[in-house]
Amino acid sequence: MKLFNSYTNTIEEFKPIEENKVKMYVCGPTVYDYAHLGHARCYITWDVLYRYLKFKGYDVTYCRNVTDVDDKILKKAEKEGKTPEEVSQYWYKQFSNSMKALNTLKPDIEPFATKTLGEMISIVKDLIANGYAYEANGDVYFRVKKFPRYGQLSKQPIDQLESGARIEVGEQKEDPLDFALWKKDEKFGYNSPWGVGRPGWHIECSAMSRKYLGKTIDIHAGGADLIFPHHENEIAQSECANGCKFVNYWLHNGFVTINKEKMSKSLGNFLTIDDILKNYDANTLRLFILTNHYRMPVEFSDEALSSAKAGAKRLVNAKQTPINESLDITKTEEYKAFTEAMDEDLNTSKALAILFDLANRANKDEENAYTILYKLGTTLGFTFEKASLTEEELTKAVKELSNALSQEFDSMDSVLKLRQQARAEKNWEIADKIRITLDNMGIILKDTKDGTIIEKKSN
RNA sequence: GGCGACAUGGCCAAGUGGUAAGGCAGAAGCCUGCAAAGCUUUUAUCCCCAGUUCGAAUCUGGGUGUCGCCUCCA
Repeated sequence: MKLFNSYTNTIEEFKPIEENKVKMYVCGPTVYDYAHLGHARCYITWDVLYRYLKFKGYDVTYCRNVTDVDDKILKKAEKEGKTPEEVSQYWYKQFSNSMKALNTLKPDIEPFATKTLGEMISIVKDLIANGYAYEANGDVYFRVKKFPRYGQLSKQPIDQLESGARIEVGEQKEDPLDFALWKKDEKFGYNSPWGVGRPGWHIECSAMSRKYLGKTIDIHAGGADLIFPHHENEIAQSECANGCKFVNYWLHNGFVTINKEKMSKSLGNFLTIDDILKNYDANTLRLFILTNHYRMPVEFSDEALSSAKAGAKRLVNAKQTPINESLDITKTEEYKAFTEAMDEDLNTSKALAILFDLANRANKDEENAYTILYKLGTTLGFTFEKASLTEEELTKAVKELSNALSQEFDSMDSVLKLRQQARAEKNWEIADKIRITLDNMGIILKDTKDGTIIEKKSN
């Protein structure tokens, strides 16, 4: 399989360090606020990579950190009169719920920065010892100029970076380019050889990656906005501390834009995942994202989401037959076409065309079409399970119908029986009244060749 | 200013040298009490100019336009 490596700026053949094993790290959220559509795109994209690698038979270890020590968390804690832990715990829970709602798989490891401080301190110590870092008044900085490859990932000439770099008030950097590994913080800090302080953001990922996946890993992924300075700094720290290559494949996803502008917290033009999920379901959002190649920008609009909604419905509405477990899907042509597409730097758009074709063929009763659709579709993270009505909803609906028809029903079955009878007698008034009443409650009634079915309306 | 992308039908989008996947929307037909779903058919010459080539959306050069990174940011 081939993947675009941001470090070399080329599409490369993917070869894991250990045969059949993949160690991947994705920069996770800083938990202090709602996750928005941009995060959704990022985590759905890498969820698909994770699923696909497993589908191909790799033994994948997926690590996605949680940044729970950060200025923004502290600010929020102060503002709300809570402890930083309370803030980060609350938002971590929100984030997890959103990820679950999006049907993303849980990473194998989800480390918290505050639980990895020992590893961070150890890396910083090593960097000071070998001259790549220095302590200044309780802060510790990395000597960027000592790392000749600095700027490789972001393709920034060092002199250009230099002209933009600043020294903030109170900082005692030797060079404006240097970045903080450790920051003095007597109020919220942790003990360290340099006094009470907090780790810099970049060192967190270097430490968590090393602790849980090792010094050299296969894949490190994240949003393209992390390339500089975050990933650039991670490379510098890790490679100087470990004396070996940090990451073999750097993968970056493009942004979600709105009105042609990047959606971001700082611009304030974001929609939260929770907001989107009020109107559109997880399949819809996933289709919206996977229609585009992961490195291209995706423009958000209601029109685009509605279009994706109709498309997702088409996949889920495909005629479902029992899954044929004895089918060796790897022998099918669709598998071949699907993996060819996905192997080409995750060409999800092309892969989707195969799914739509399968849906069409399933509707024409082609044998195994649904089985293949289901297996390939779930590899992209789609769900095919129809939302079933809860007992409560059914009871409520039966009651509502009893009122509407001025007749007591004891179950939905008896309602449907009555409707069948009404249809047979061409009593369309009653038949339609039942359907309309259900529709008003968010329940769809369909007359099919195989009988009448009711379904929950999805978002 | 430095660096990196992108520009394909009404909308989204695949396609990296041989005459344009797929989805949405639209139209027609079938099915159907109606509805929903489904099935069939149907809509393009690829931002502009020049060049390379037997042949280019696809390569080269030059435009134009849009976006991103260079500061926290997925």
